[in-house]
Amino acid sequence: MLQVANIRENKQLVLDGLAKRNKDFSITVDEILQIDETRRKTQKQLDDLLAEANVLSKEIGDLFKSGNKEAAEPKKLRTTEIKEETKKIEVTLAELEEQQKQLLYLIPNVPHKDVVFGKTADENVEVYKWGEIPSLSEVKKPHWDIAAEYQLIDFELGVKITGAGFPVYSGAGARLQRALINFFLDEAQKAGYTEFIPPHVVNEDSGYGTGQLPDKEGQMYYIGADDLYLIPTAEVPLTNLYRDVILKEEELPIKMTGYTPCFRREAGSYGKDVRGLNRLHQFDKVEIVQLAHPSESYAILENMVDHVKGLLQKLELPFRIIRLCGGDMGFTSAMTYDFEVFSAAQERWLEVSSTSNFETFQANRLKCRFKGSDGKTQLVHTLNGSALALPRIVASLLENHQTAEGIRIPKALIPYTGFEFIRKK
RNA sequence: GGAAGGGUGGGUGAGUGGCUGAAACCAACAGUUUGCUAAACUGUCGUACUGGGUAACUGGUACCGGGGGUUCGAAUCCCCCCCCUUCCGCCA
Repeated sequence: MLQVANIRENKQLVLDGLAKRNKDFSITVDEILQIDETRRKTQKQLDDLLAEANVLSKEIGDLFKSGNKEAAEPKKLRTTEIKEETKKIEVTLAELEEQQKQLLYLIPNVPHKDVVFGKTADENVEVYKWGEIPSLSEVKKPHWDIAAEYQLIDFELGVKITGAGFPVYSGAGARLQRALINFFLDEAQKAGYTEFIPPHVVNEDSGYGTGQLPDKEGQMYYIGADDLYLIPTAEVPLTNLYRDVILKEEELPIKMTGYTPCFRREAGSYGKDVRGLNRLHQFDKVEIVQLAHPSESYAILENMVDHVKGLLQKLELPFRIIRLCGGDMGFTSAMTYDFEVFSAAQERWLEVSSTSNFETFQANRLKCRFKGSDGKTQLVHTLNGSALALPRIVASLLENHQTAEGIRIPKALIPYTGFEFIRKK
């Protein structure tokens, strides 16, 4: 959520930035500013009345003490009057605040100045490319066929016990999952991230804190009986660890990592786009999260991008990094890099990581601040990235590394799997 | 799930209707002094909204788990909810 004060003071900058999202927010912004003005006037009016009542109350107290009860009576009357008035004003003020908040929820983050204008994914900017696209032999199988053939993942069984989008991993397939998770966590730890095992279920406040609520309510699984949500990503519990916290400047940056399963209801999309591991309701992911000083958040974003880059290189997967254009960027992000791995059998790029700087957009809702050396508190910048999401990594590993001998395990992963090839049973 | 007790500033912890935005102590920060990795002393030391001021700063309001109520006036009384602790029950 944007800060009203920021919109008020830098209206044109905000509007120009938002324009990159290929949407006009000027009407909403104007409405917010209009409400803001009324809100502040109302606030002042209320405060003045309360101040008067406070003075009177004190006087009444003094008069009572000196036994002069009659003299207190008119003052009592006035405070009663004031009270009736303030009650009305308080209601108005609460309404204004609510209206303003609802409108603010509609405004996405302002893209960073380097983010280009764009309508769709076609206008994203490729900033890096690595690896050879393997020229597979005549037998070029998509991962769902490989998964079945090698008995790694059983989609049908998942349907039986839960439903579509909940695969069952078994044998070497399960082992591969666990190997990847451990590999990613170890790499994150080496890079200085502290590992957390957070709850996989969060409350409403946490959902609002990172911005999944209210915008993406339908995306999360909701447990009505306890009013809790299944996490769609570890970003939610990890970032919320610092909700309502004021850090010391020297504590920054905070670097966190965690593995969690992720749950997404995701409606829509059909056909081969969602086949196999391409789109699931439950999947595993290792997330990296940082809370950063505003002056260094973009350097940190680059750093996180490098980290993810390293992971993909160690997994020997051809990939590209693209910087999203305004129109393709998520609601809460100020700048996002997507990582896409080329899946040789499906012959398409699969998104495996999204690494973003949210600047103060999340921090404002989270109320995560730090006290600077000048003694002032200001909002931190929050960043996060998938490092990495498993399913599409597994898909591309299976597809890109398929050989006549079996599925070749990249060198870096062998210590974790304990085998060099996945062979047919 | 049952019973009892409790939730106050970074921490410990006073405070049962006005003198309390909140004692005291600890921690932290700044300074002074003395000097061997420290002590003593002095000062500062919550957050949000809002008015005035370029700013330094300064005025006001709100907040003592959350929400409502009583009262001229509430951290303090009443009601609802949440959470924590202990005991019992259940259980991996």
